[in-house]
Amino acid sequence: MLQKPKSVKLRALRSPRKFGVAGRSCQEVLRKGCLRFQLPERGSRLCLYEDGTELTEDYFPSVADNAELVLLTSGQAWQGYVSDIGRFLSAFHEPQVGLIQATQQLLCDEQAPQRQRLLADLLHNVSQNIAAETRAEDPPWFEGLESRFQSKSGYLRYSCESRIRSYLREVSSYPSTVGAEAQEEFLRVLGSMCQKLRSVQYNGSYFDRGAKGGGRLCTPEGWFSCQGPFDMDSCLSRHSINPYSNRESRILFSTWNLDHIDGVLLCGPG
DNA sequence: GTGCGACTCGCCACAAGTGG
DNA sequence: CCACTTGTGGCGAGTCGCAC
Repeated sequence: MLQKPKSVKLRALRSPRKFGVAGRSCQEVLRKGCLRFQLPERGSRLCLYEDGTELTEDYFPSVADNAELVLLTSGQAWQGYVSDIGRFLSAFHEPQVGLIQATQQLLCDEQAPQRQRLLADLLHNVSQNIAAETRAEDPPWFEGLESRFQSKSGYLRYSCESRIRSYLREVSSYPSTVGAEAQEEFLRVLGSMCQKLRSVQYNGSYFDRGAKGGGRLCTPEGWFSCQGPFDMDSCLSRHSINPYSNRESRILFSTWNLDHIDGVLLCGPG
């Protein structure tokens, strides 16, 4: 038992409010906390906000003064910052107007460049119109594109076809650079490749989120994930992009490369 | 090591050509 | 006429070689 009471900041899992509580033992803080948050003492416990470490009477004396604690009732769990990040991310399942407004407000008041950048990136990510498909639903997305493109899927399908046709055109200019003995074989392979690509509409479905599962490289919502360099199994940086979300992402997507016969996507040029 | 220009690459928009 | 295909020029980013 401590001589001097220890002060801690206490919050309950589902409460946005924090209270200062002082106690000479873990049990005392728990009792006061349960009283404050109107929670049952039986089955409840305390843990560190920081990393979720559960408090015991032995550990209690080494807890820093003014440490932030979380009061958990039976069945509840807390994993530290990770839990807060998880709750934060869950807000992105359905970006709400409130979230965008709150971010804009924070950005207005923010002076630190690093936090400005984080908020601007956040705003960029929540201000997207992924579900919209037609020009009427999302006019900014189509800014700068020819009027004949009326749907996002249609444009991206065209974009993919166009890329693959340009690869083919480039290869078609190579016969003069190979030796005479290999030219006949080169032209035969090229002809076969040309025919095959034409029969599958130059694999335009790769970029079309409306295409059947096996035919596209994205999710039904339009998310593409970098599949890493040719000599690796995956992208270590876990890059992803949704060119359907907004105009900036559509333009940025053009710097992603299409590689390999299987249509592997690589982030960034080169 | 740095700065600079030339070059390459991959994409885009646009215009012209082609076929139904 | 319209949709699709092909060719071209321009742009931005990256790379290379060279001089200092």
